[in-house]
Amino acid sequence: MSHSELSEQELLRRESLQKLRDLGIDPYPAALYPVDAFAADIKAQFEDGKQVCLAGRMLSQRIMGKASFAEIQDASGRIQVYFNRDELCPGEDKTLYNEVFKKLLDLGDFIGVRGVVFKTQVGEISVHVTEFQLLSKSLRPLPLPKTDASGVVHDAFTDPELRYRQRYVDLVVNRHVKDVFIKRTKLFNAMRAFFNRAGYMEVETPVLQAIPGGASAKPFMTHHNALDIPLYMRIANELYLKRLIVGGFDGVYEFSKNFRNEGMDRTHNPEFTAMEIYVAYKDYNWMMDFTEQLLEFCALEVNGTTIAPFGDHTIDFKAPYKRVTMRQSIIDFTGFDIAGKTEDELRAAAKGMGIEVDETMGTGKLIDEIFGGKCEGNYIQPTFITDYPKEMSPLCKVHRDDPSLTERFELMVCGKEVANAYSELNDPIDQRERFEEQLKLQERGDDEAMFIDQDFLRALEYGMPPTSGLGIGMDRLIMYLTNNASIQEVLFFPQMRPETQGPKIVLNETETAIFEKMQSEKQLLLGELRAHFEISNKVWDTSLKTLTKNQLLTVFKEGDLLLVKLN
RNA sequence: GAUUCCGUAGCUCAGCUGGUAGAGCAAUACACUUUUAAUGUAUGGGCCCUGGGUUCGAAUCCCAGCGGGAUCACCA
Repeated sequence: MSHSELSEQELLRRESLQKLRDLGIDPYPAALYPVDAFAADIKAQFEDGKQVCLAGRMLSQRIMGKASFAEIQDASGRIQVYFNRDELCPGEDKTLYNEVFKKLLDLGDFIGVRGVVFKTQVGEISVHVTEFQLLSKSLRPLPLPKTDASGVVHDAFTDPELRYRQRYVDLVVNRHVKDVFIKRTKLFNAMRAFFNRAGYMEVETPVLQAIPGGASAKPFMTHHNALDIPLYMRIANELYLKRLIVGGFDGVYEFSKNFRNEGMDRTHNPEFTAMEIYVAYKDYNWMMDFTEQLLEFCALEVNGTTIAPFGDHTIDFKAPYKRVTMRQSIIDFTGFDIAGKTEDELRAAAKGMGIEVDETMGTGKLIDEIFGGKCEGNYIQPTFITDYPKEMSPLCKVHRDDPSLTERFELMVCGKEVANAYSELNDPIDQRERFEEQLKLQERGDDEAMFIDQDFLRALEYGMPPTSGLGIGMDRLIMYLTNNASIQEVLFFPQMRPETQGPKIVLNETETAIFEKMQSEKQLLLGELRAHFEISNKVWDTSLKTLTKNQLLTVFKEGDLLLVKLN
């Protein structure tokens, strides 16, 4: 980037940087800074006269002649600090205060201060600075939202594009954004604690898979050079965790980054996080109890309460949750009983409800469409929907009382699925038949049908104990727990289209110096320009070539004279 | 993918039926020793997203593109 592209404020900050260096101050010192206090703690446990050493970004400065207030923000929060000229500079030389503090420091710089805790006349807990040090210079101005006396935020940094592309800025400036991510980590920690206490083991399984199994979705494809084979980014980890149950673990879980090459919207990101857990010798009824206990615990750990406001709704994660069969749910909201109906009857019924249907849809798909269209959206409070049609659940065990159904539940919250669980199918012959049915669906035009994983079938043939498995959409759950309607608000770096920018010209130090010289001269004899720089002929030659190639300068002849001019 | 709104100073935003750019904060300079959206005075800062078109003249109107948001559809 050439200097001419920098804004006025960026140029001034670079000048300050140089002036600091001229004063013998390293703007990027290497040594550790012996921090022994945090803003939030100082405020929470006020001790008048306590010596503290803290560090952070300076985010405001109120200079009043020989005294000043500033605010420092560290990882814990903000605190006001007080600077007094004659205390910082007891001698004749007031440079440290007058120049360094007042002029050469900018908002956003990291500084370290030592001082004494006190309360100002208006009662604000502050640190009376006895010593300060620049820890890192900031060369770009941060957006600076301000909160007035009545709590209204002015000039908030709100542009979603800027906030997502420059999350580091968002986090510095928007405290509530940081809090969302702190809660996100609390949620993960709470789940781990809950599972570990139950004696289950956290495991890792492959992200790169030869057969992308365990769900119906379009995978991202890649290629392994040494093996010369295609590999897929996982769309789920289900089949690998079940292999571990075959291997003899009683309970395994994994927080799985999954990848799906599909549309993006406010609830879908191409990479997202699912938690899956498999427990041997359990069934889906046990898993429902376990799930509601888990979510109640997580809500309490994250928010200190089971109540979670979400948009216009107030969700309560307190167990137990209502349990409704899919058949009953459809009766409740449409009056139609799906039990024992043929595919044609279902299609006609769905059509009658105003649901779009087509010939590729089997009975399972039709029932799913009816449920999705007429029922799903009505479940605001956490509700288990149970006993899904067999056709939609190729990895799930057949229902013990009804062979057309499966022992499956989904947990609905605010009309969306947050969890999905089965009594896992462990009959290898049934499993093979289900995969083959998927193939038929594929041939019929269903492009989401699953691949057949022969190795997984082999594992099942060795025998898998009865097992129940649960998957939770972590991103969606944290959205509910932090009242965010968009997945982008709960991912540090949501997927964005790459920033397109014209080919940027990058000048090195010499080239920059030559260019700056020419900016003040406009036009010069080539030899004269050369004489200003103590560099080798080779460096001179390549530098000038870079500048002319990028059309910043032009070399031209006037008679016998070689001249350079600025473009 | 469809519809719709948006893109102007570092940030948040004005800018009328076209006449060549405005505010607050931030910045710069000066003043000010317990302020707190500190204050007062002065000053500087713009490829008005990009490219075409209409026009004597475009930030403004038209077309196309790029980027983003929202809603819907599709998809777990």
